[in-house]
Order: sequence, then structure tokens, then C-alpha cells
Amino acid sequence: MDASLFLVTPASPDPIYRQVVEQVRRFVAAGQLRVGEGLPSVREMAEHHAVNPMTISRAYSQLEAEGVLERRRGVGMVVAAARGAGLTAEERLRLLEPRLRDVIREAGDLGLAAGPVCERLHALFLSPAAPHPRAPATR
Amino acid sequence: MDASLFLVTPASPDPIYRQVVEQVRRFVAAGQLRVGEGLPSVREMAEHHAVNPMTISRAYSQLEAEGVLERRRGVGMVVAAARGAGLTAEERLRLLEPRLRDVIREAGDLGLAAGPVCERLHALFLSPAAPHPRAPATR
Amino acid sequence: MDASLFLVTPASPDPIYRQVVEQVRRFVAAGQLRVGEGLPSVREMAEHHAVNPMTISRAYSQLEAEGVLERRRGVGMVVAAARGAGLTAEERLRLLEPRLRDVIREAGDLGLAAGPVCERLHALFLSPAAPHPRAPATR
Amino acid sequence: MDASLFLVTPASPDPIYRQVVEQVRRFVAAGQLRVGEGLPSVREMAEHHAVNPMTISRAYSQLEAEGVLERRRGVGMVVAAARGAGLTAEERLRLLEPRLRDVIREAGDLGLAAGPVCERLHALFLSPAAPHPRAPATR
DNA sequence: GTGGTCTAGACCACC
DNA sequence: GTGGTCTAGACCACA
Repeated sequence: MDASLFLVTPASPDPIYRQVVEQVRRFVAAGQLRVGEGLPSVREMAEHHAVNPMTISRAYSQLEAEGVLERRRGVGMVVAAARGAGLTAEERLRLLEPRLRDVIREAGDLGLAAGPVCERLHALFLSPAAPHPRAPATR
Repeated sequence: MDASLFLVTPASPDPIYRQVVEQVRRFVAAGQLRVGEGLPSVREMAEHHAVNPMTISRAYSQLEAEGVLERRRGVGMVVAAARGAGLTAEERLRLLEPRLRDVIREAGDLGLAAGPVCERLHALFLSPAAPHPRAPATR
Repeated sequence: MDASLFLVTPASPDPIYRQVVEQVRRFVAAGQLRVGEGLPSVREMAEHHAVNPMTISRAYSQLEAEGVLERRRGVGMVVAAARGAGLTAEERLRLLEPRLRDVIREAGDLGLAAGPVCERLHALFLSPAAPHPRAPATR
Repeated sequence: MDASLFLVTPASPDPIYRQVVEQVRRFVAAGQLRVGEGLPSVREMAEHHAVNPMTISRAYSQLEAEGVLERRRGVGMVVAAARGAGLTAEERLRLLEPRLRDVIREAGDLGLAAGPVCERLHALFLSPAAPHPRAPATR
């Protein structure tokens, strides 16, 4: 998988290393990164996104500790077997639930009902630029 | 508005003062806090939620700097006029969009399509164990 | 002297009572308030500017303590003799110096030279709306 | 930029954190702090001026909220692009106008005319005992 | 009664 | 190394 498929936003409120960790986890869950497939090297990733290599390294180490990735000598990090790889749609929906609850909480404070919120989500989902913001990031 | 209508979660990843800031902003947007209406005093809020007064004070100061609140000497903080108060449903939906985009981005990584995601959101919305029974109760 | 000649700005960063104190001091220095002349009553002043009477009272008390005003039974506060009343132009210029130093300090940080700053001051001075912002405040 | 170029006066009526905020704003406006340039670290600034780090931190946070500064993770605060950085002399004169209007208002109360006030300002400007020998020295 | 400011010091997260 | 957050408590200013 190419480094350009990752979206890294240093100015974001959440830390860079976690942005990487979570994207890898999701790609693996979705089967977009297959078991045994290699990840971009630390150097490649760091240069592509202009961040400190230690930050990427830290993300990879955490994923290794979680059992999502494996260190292969001379090869780099590859997706490990047997840890949340290639989940079913239902399992992946569960992974998304915390974000859905965020939406519900804020919508409640804003006095918004389920109907309009779900409609707007659907509309944004299908709008052309939305589904894969990573793609244009290769500019 | 009573201090008990605010939800403060010290264990949350995002800081207490920002939880307060964002709730106030949303309550004001929703018209649940009206222009000119007073907020709980710093001390009241702090005692009710068992946090340091300075933490609340910091939230109020930030809201004052943003123009959402106004300091009335000897009275306390009140909702300022002319700053995102009492928005229309469409405007409030816009405020929610960043959260919706978060959902879409993660769903994209997870290889989930619009349909199931929206259905799940709708289901969670209507589930009885809604995270904030408070919000709908006051409406 | 009429209450409407005072400019009171509750939203200002400096406290209301001090706004009153300093205006009275300047009016007395300029001879615009003469020795023996009465000031608006606390009630009149407070109602006209929609502030707490205690605030006005506090300002008057401070001026009395300073010897600028005198309490006359049944009459109210009047300008006292022998305390900074009817100063010469040179003396009044000295009273203005702290404000001039504020200008110089900020201009220095901003990298502005004496010439343009003095020119701008002169221009603003002569612009129609500037010299007596109090007058339109009677609307 | 060195911490010693800032002037911090704990005894001043206006709070330390705001003294810092305003100086940074002016230095940035004047181009004395360039876009991308780093500021003294919170600790360095705090030690140099013998104030609590939180006081400095508070100033920096406010400037970040205003968009004047940017947080660079692991690096510190740097001047952000595109927010009142490197203004023209005319723009900087505009920033000074509120102070000029203060002068005009007080001069009006004191019954002073434009001529003598501007002369006095000019004289003080050029007087050798300028309040901040630092500012002109660095230019 | 209200909020504002500051301190000293702890602990955390990120790079 | 960087900044962020929070606490406990003091003291002040204003209305």
C-alpha cells in the first residue's frame, strides 16, 4: 500500500501517531490491507507526509504491540494474521459506532432530530468529493 | 439554565473546559440558551461538577472571547446577542457537518457504504438507552 | 452639569466607577465644571446610564476623599475649591501625558515613527465626529 | 526572537498574559516577528521574566485561538501565516487608532486643542528617555 | 455576590 | 525537549 493513501494532518487536534494507528486498523479491518501485505517504510511514510520518522515508528510499534502488524526482518512491517483482519460488515459497523454516538450527542444538544441528521449524512456520503478525501491528497 | 443540564466527563479524552465550551455553543445555537439569559456562575458550575472553578472560568473566558457570551459586571455571564444564537435547523445541521464528515471518512476506510451506516445511525438515534436522556427531556 | 455629558461604557475594560472618576477630574481640571458647581445626583446619573447607583456613589465618594468634590447637605456633591480646579494648559497637558506614553510604547512595537503617528493624531482630532463623542450619546 | 525582547511588568494594571499577547501581536504586525519564526518556549519566557509558566501558556493559547500563532508539535509556537503578519505602515497606523482616540477623548475633556497635544506627543516621542530603549535598538 | 489573575506544583501527551 | 490540563488556594476588583 502506498504512503499516499494515508491522510495525515499535523494540524489536527488528534496526534499524528494516532491518526496513523487508526487508519491502519481500519484498512486492515476492511481488508484493504491484506494479511501479509507490507506497509510503507517508516522513512517513506515520514518523508511523504513531512513528519518526524519517530512518530511513524511509534505508530507502527503500537500496532505491533497490538498484534495488528508484524516486524519482518529486512522487509519491514506487514499485516499480521489473526488480529481483526478482514472483518465482516457487521463487525466493521461496530467499530464505527463511537463516531455515530458522537453525532447523536451533538445533534441532541443542537436540538436536531434523527430524520434530518440521517438525511444529511446520506447526502454528504454520496457527494462526489467526500467518500475518499485521501485520493486528492496525492496532489 | 441550571448547572445540572451540563454534562461534564473528567475521564473523557477531551478537556473539561472544552466540553463546557462546546456544550454552551450548541445550547446557544439551538436556542436552548436564549440571548440575554444567564449561565450558572463559575462557582456553582464548579461545585456541581466537582471541578476547579478555574476550569470553568477558562471555558467562559474563551466563550467571551468568541463573542458567544458577555460579561455583565456583578451579574455574571450572559448569552451575547448577534453571535450564532438561535440558529435555524439548516444552520445547526451545518454545525454538525464536521462530525458527519468524520463518520464518512472512517466509514470509507472501513469499506462501509452509505446505506448500512445511515441505517445504523438511525437505529442508535432511536434506541432507548440514548446517551443524554437530559436533552430530549427538556424539550 | 447634565448627566448626559458623561460617557459611561459598561462594556469597557475599565470599570464604570473609574470612568466616572476620571471624567469628573478632567472636567474640573478644564474648568468645564467650576468650583461650587453641582454634579448630577447619584440617582439621576445612575438612571441616565443604566448602571447601579452604588457604582456612581462609589465614584463620588472617591472624589470626595481626594478633595475634588464636597458633600453639601441637601444639595449633593459640588466641586470643591483648591484641588486641581481650573488648571493651566500646561498642567492639563501633563495630565494627558500617560496616554501619550501609551501611544509611544505601542507605536514603538509597531515600528512606527513619530511623524506619521502625529500626523494621524492630528487628522483624527480634526475629523468631525471625534472630539466630543459624548454629545451624540444623548440620543 | 529572544525572551529578553519582551517587556513584562507584573506591577502594571493590565495582566501579564495580556501584555504578552499584545506585544506579540504588535511584533508580528510590524514584521519584527516573521511568519514561521518561533517564539521563546513557555518555560524560557517564564523563567526569564520570573512568572509562572501557565501565565505565558495562557497568552500563547489565546494567540493561537486568534490565529496569530500556530502550535508545531514538539517544536513550540511559531508565527502563523495569513493573519495580520507583516502589515503595511498604513495598516499598523490603523491598529494604533484606538490609542489615538483615547488621547483625543481625554484631551477633549481637558479642553485641550489638537495643536499643543500633537506637539507634546512629538516632543515625548523624540525625548531620549524613551520608555523602551529596546524597540529602537533592535531596528 | 460576581469573575479575574496568579502561583506552585503535579501529571500527561506528543515529538 | 515542547505545550496542555488540572488542582488548591490565595488575593483582587467590581457591582
